[in-house]
Amino acid sequence: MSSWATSSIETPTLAVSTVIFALRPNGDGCLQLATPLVRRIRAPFEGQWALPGGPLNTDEDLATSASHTLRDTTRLEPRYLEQLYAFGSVDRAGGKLAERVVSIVYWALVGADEADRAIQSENVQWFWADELPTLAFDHNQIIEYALGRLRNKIEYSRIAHVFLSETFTLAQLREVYEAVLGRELDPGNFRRMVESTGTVEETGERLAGTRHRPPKLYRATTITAGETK
Amino acid sequence: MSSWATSSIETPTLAVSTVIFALRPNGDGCLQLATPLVRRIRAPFEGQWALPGGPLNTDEDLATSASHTLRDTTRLEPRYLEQLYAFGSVDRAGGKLAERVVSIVYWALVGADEADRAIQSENVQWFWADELPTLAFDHNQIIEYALGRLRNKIEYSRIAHVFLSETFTLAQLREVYEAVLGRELDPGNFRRMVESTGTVEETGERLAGTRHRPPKLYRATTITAGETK
DNA sequence: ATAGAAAAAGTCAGAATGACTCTAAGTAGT
DNA sequence: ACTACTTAGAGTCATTCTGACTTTTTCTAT
Repeated sequence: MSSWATSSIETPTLAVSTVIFALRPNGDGCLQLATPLVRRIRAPFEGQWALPGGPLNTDEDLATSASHTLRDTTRLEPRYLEQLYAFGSVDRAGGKLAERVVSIVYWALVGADEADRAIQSENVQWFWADELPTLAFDHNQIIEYALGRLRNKIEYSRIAHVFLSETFTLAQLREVYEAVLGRELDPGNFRRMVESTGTVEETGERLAGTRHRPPKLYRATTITAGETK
Repeated sequence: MSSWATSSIETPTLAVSTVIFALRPNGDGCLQLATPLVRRIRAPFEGQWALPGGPLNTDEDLATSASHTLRDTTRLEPRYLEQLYAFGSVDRAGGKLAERVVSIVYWALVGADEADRAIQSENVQWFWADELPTLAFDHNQIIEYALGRLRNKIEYSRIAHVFLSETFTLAQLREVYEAVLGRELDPGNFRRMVESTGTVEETGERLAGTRHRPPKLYRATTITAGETK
């Protein structure tokens, strides 16, 4: 093994970035997966869109760093945050950067209400997750990977309600699943699944103002211990 | 946001470590999960056992770094290697270290044959995964986390055969599952499961020299595309 | 030959799943 | 006030999946 007494400039820079997902209504009034991106204001990839992120602050934990950068750049405070993967290929800057950067990437979910409060500016914009432009670094692959994780995780865990506000109807919850998975679900079977897993409970209220039978309102059951896993 | 023009000594050190699993026969002749650890030869935690690992080499990818460190310290060349998690709490050295270390941890599986070829010395030893001493840093928690991942992943993917040699009987494969999951499985149901998922194929050979009906030998079917996921 | 042991195939009941039907309870239009 | 329309919500049914179990086969050891 080689000596490691060389100057610490040899150590790759550590960055923390986050893939944020929200469901936003598209032209058809359907919910669609969207992700906010920020425009790079310096080389390399200046002017191109990239994941929000930044260098790891020395006195911050990884997840804390992700939250803070998110708040600073997009003003978003996600309701769900989980580590996705550490990306550290030697060539991930595509030869455009002298120093090496290892990115620890998180993924996050925000509710529709929260998503509207995000900064929208020249340099921060929402994009549909399945119609992204060419992004800086390897960020296209990273978002693709995060999408896979989200689609997989929604099937076996109870994170779907994070996209909604505190109370919601089963039809709204089903809409979340349909938007994420990209296919329609049978309303009856969906109801049976949700009720059998005990992820929601009735509030006793119903949603008024619809032009049909008023649906019951539910809330997510409080999670005991580390069940989100 | 604070200025980032400070010297790069502010950047945390990046280390890559690996949790290695193998199945080794214990006193009863049963297979049991074991993991090799190395003794630390410098502060902090000098003399205590720790995961094999080391600083990230600037010109190596993360997984490559994991393999190389493994080969150098334990002489093992795992047949399966996957990123586990990036651990980077500010206090993970327990106040015993001035500089901050972020560890990108991999987990690996080695076959029983390969495991025997590992270095066994004063400073490198196999431990039963469920009877570990107190390790350096947060390595006890890391191994616990890796164990959970292994147990989870063996249920939905086809990694079990990696613990065995190229050809094996269904009884041997079942033994792997039983050792990892820590419970007995019904032989008939196990056979049905394995055959229905098409993860193995007959070699045409049978294992001779048993004191009963000779079982068929199987090999793992070759995996097409990224199916291990 | 016979006993013992595990391999390999088969059985069966209950749970989970997907496709589907039927009834309830609202609104909107006339 | 009645009717048409729409979705909520309950229920049905056939198929598949799962776990527990039984039976038959085929080898070695004595």
